[in-house]
Amino acid sequence: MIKREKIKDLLETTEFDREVTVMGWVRTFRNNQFIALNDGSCMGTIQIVVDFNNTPEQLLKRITTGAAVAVTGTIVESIGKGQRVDVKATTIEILGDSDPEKFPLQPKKHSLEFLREIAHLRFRTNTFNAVFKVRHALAFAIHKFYNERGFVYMHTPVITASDAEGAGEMFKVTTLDFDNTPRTEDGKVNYAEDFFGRATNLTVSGQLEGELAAMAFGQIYTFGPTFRAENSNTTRHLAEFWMIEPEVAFADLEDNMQLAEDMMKYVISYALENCKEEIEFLNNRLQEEEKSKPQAERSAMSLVEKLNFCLENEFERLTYTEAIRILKSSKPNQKKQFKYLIDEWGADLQSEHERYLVEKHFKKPVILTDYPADIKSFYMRQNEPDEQGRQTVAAMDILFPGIGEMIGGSQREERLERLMQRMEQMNIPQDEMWWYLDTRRFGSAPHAGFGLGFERLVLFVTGMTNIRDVIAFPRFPKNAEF
RNA sequence: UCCCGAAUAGCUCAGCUGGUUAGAGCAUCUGACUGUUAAUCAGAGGGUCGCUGGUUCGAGCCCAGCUUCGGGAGCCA
Repeated sequence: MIKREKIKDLLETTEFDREVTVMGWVRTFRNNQFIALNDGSCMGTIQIVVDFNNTPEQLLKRITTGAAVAVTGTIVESIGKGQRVDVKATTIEILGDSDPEKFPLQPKKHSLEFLREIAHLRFRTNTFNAVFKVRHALAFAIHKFYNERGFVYMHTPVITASDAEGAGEMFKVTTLDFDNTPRTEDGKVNYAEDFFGRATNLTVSGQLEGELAAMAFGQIYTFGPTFRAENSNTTRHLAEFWMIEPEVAFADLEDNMQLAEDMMKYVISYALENCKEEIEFLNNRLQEEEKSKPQAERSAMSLVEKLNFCLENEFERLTYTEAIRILKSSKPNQKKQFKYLIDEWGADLQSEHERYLVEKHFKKPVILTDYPADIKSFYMRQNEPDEQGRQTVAAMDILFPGIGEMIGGSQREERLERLMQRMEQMNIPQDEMWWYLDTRRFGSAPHAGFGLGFERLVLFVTGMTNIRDVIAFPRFPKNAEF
């Protein structure tokens, strides 16, 4: 194939009057004369000027929105107002036609709901070009951050036999024939005949395996797909999502919080520096949207301001117990505006409470720590009971404005006795978890880690509001199209 | 899964108190124009009013169920 030049480079070029070849997809064809061509290298389009008097009618008719074309011509300074450069076409080849009667994208604003239905084509819009460029930058920045700090990237299994992680409903993985399921004598499914010789599921977390690796490499992270079979229908849950889970040996909750905050700031600032154009576009897009909202619902800060604010300020750190005290004496609690009123220590925080703390009280990311043991997972390290004898664990949740829980983590219980006692209380089968418990038997050490929901991070940085718009092909209840 | 709301042309939406042949803008097609910027101007085509049933002389509009979508809640990342 002829070597093509990227539109991104041509838009910045200063070497005019030379022959160039560009290939891309037609966004609009105006006036039988001007093609706005995009090749994905940037959000912008380059203007192709067509000499329609010397171009066959048949060819002109095939230059339609969505068509793939290869254009060879001369790059010149544009004499029009809206752009700096033009390509004066000498030859135009249609690589792939696009029937204008059927191609669903028009050169106009489409609703995100509509674009979700044509997720295979929505990449070809400016918004999704920007979103997925930012997504890429964030993914890259995460690897860069951990690599610079000497972490080892671990690939933990996607298929797992343990269902003891307690992180939610799991998808079953099987090759058994549903119409003719092998049964044991007492009528249960006989998984001994299944592919792995036992029941298996898709992973809900790589944490447990991550801990094993951390107990050798010192610091590791995972970044992979994660599956939850919860019937969640929200703007911040997916059945298939990507999660980053660092795990650090010889670290406590304090170190864990610092790592999380450093990471968040690192990747956000990387995106700001490397996706200037994209974030600027998303910023403006949001501001346009704000204009149609009533004054009261408009946000105080623009996207860029919000991201910078997040970088410039320390995350607020407070314990669950302190949070309860603040919430208890808060206006919405006193005036009984909360749906669930805070009156006792020990209750799990509802999202209205988290939102109050993050969006109203502190107005910045908040790290909540030391939750009651009863509402948290078995592997979290047990704190000494407080002066009132209340049992907490060294957990941390990082809450972000507009998103809620972005990160959930903890220092892990490294003391074998305490861990086993807790597993017993919570009915976690210990025999299946022999390998996990072995880390506490052989050279156990204090360690800590957390899970970051990657799509929630992308949500925050792009300012998008529905998690289904920041992953290419979202998986959620009743939907696995594409 | 629960609560609320929505579903009308390819897209975005209007459609009065239930009343004849369901409208607009954009898109598409035809023609004109040709340095346009979501080009412009003129004209044309385009509808199982989500589905099923009910009420009614008569349903896009009222009622019930279902489906899908959106927002909120729960589960969490």
